[in-house]
Order: sequence, then C-alpha cells, then structure tokens
Amino acid sequence: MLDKSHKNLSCSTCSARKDSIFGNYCDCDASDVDNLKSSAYYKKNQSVFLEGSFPRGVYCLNQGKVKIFARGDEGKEQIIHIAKEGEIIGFRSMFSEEPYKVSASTLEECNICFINKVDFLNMIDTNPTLRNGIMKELSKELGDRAMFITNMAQKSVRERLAFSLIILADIYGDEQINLTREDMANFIGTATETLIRLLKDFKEEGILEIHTRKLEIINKDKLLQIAGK
Amino acid sequence: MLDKSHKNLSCSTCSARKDSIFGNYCDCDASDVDNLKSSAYYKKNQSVFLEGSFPRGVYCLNQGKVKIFARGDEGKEQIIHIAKEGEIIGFRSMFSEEPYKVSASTLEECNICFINKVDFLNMIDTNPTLRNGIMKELSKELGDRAMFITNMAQKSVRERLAFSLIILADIYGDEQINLTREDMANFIGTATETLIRLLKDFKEEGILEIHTRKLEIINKDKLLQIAGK
DNA sequence: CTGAAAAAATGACAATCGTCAGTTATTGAT
DNA sequence: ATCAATAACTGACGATTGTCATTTTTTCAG
Repeated sequence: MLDKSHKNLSCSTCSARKDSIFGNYCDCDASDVDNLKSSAYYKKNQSVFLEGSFPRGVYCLNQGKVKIFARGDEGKEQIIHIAKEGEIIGFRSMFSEEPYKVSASTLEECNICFINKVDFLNMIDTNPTLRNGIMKELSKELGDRAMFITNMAQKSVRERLAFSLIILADIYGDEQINLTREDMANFIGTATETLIRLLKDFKEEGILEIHTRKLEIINKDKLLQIAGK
Repeated sequence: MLDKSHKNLSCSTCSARKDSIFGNYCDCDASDVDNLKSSAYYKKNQSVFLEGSFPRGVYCLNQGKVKIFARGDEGKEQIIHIAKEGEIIGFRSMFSEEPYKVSASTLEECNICFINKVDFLNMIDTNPTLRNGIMKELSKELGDRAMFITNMAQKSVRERLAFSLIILADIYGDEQINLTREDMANFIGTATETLIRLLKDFKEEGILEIHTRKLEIINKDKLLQIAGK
C-alpha cells in the first residue's frame, strides 16, 4: 500500500488526486504536474517543514496524515489542522513572503510529493482555474479558523472534545482515529490529563470505545449534542 | 473630520489609501477605483454585513473601526479582528463562494466605500499586482489566526488581556483604546466580569489608566512581559 | 437638565481545569 | 523475548475563571 521506494508515484494514478485542488480546480492534466514534482517517503513523526524557515515549494500529500501546528511561548504545540491525502500544504507562506508561521510533521508513514516554488508560482500565474481554487481554499480556511477561534474561546473542554472528535472522525474516514493523547490534547487545547479523563467519561457514557491508541465512535449523535448545535 | 454627506470621498484624497492594499499593491491609479466605488456614512453600531448572507461586494474603510465577529452556539460574539482605516473587509467569502462566516459592525461612526463584486473580481483578474496583494493578505491573515488560536488555547485570561491590549493599542494608534467592556471581553474570549476585574488589577499594578471607556497604557513593557515573549 | 436605559463594577460562590507526583501499560529496538 | 523508553492513566489539590445577583456609574434622548 505504502510505496517506500518513492519511485512509482504518479499524479495520473494518484488515488488522492480526486480530493485535491489539482484534481478539482485545475484544467491541466495530471502529467503537467507529474513532470514538475518529486516524491518522497516520510516515516512517522518526521518533520515536513519548520516554523521560522522559508518555503522552498509546496507539498502534496499522496498518502498519510500530517499535523500542522504552532508553538506557544512555552514550546507547547497547538495543532491547527490535520491534513490528509490529497491536501496541499505549505503554500500560504509562499504568498505572504514570510517564513512559515507553523510547522508540519507526519503523524504516520507518508508519501509526499513536492513542487518547487518557482514552478508552483508559475502554475498559479498561468492557470486561472488553479489560482481560483487556491484563493477559494485560502478563503475557506480563513472561515474555518474563525469558527475554530470561537470554539476555543467559548466552549468548555468537554464540548471541544466532542466537536473535535467529529472533525477527527471525518478526517480519518473509515479508519479509526489514531493519535497520541498528547497530540489530541494539543488539538483540543487542553492538558493531556484532562483529555484522558474526558475520554474515560465518554467511554462510560457509551459514546466511544477505546482500543488503546485507536478510538471508535459509537454514538455520533450524542457527540453532536454535546458539541452544541 | 467625518464626512456625513458621503459625497466628497475620493480615493485620490483618501488619507487611508497609504495603508490600503489599493495604495500598496495596486498598479492602478486612484481614479480607477474611484469610478467604481460608492461611499456611505455608517453610524456607531451599525451592521456592515451579516454572517450567513452572501457577499455583494467588498468594503473599504475610509474612516473608523469595524469589528469582525462570529457568534458561538449561545449567540455570544467572538471578535476575530478589529479593522481600521484603509482595510478592505468582506472579500474572503467572495472567493470561497460561501455565505459570510462572520459579521461586521461599526464600533464608531465610519465612512465606508463599497465596490461591487463583479467590478472587484474583474480588477483581481486583470491586475496581477493587486491579486498578489490580496493573496498575500489572505496568507498573512491565516498565519495570524494560527497564532490567535494558539494564544486562545494556551494563555491564561490575564496573559491574553495583556497581549490583546498591545494589539488594540496598535490598532488605535495615537487614540486611546475605546471599546465597551463587553466587546473587549468578546475579543479576549472571557466573561465581561472577569475582564473588568483584570483591568482593575492592571490599573493597580500601574500598567494602565482607566478613563471610563477609554484606556491609556502606561507601561507597555510590563504588558509585553505578562503577555509572554 | 433629568430620568430611563445601558454599561460598568462588585461580591459571593462553585465548577472546571491545570499542575504535580506517581503508577501502570504499551511500544519498539536489540 | 526482553528491557528501556515512551505513553497512558490515576489521584489529590488549588487556582483560575464563569455565573448569578446586585449596586453604582455613565450615557443619551427628550
């Protein structure tokens, strides 16, 4: 399933392409991108890019999940987003001409393709459909973050956990949610101990089952109800 | 100072133009924009656009401050951003083709110009410099929001207040910060009562002076220190 | 200038949540 | 298979912060 040789990845056979900006908004063929990209295998917990460094290009996820996070003053991670197959990451700082404001690390084994900054910016300039897709994406994410901020500021940890579990279930699709307790706590914005206690509560309330690292959601309706709205 | 007749506003004499995307990133003259825009006077606490509605165009602030906010499940406002003279607001949802995810209301008397959706999108398509400015702006804001989220999640209310006062001081420039306690609490993400108590603490610590509604910052260094970093 | 409405302020109290310290379970490399 | 390292979990405790109820102050329209 996971190609560790990083040789056989091709956009035309990429199963994530249908979920990608390149697949949806780009009036170019797969081969146009194919010729520009390189691809690489990343092991679990490997850094993709680091806060403070300057972008050299963009990353397109073929396989695996990647956490996007900032660090607070005491170095604690705050996970802003978890990217999945098909997503392009790391393009924001290319437009803002600033160093990355966030870091990215793999949460599991990944195959990730890379497109050079010059080539990507050239595609943006010459391909209005792709460009509109990118602008749409940027705008949509800004809207999402407004909601994220509101949730952080106004919901209790219990409510945020319920809310986040729904988001995570969506990201993980038919797989079970598979994150360390620490990562999950850093996504929700709470202490690891508090998260663990709340997961136990949810388990006792019949909302989910805990298979060590993996979480199985049993009662999504109840989660929705706790999350509010 | 504030033109209530909404007649004499012109981009070429607009004092906010130098702080605007139109002034900085646009290789068009002031008159190009001038011919497309209309302008209007808004009184205090007047709505500019509403969450859930569809954008008809973009707003450019000539004079005054505008709060951009989302509502939590219980209807409580969360202020995401306070826009000042020169800023363009409401363009994100035009690209995402979604209804507004946030609302905007004036915090004081304002003069606000309006550019129609079609005209604005046309400018974006035909003017690469402006387009890059917009993309830069979107990207920069995404970076800012990552930090905002991290602060919300990891800092105490006291720390967030210190941090927010620095941001507000910057927004208000040489004017004194002038917000209701409720708006300020909704910006920081806390209860109004908690905010009032903390402002009192800061006053007793010699950090600021409270002139009823207006706040004067006396010791910015101490604020920076409390905010952390 | 005056009174009503809105905003600011204060007090009391409880619950949520974070911290610290320690134990148990799981993982992964050799 | 074993052991060290990492992650998960538990308990105790206190500080921070939100809620509710009430009073004081400020604002603003007439």
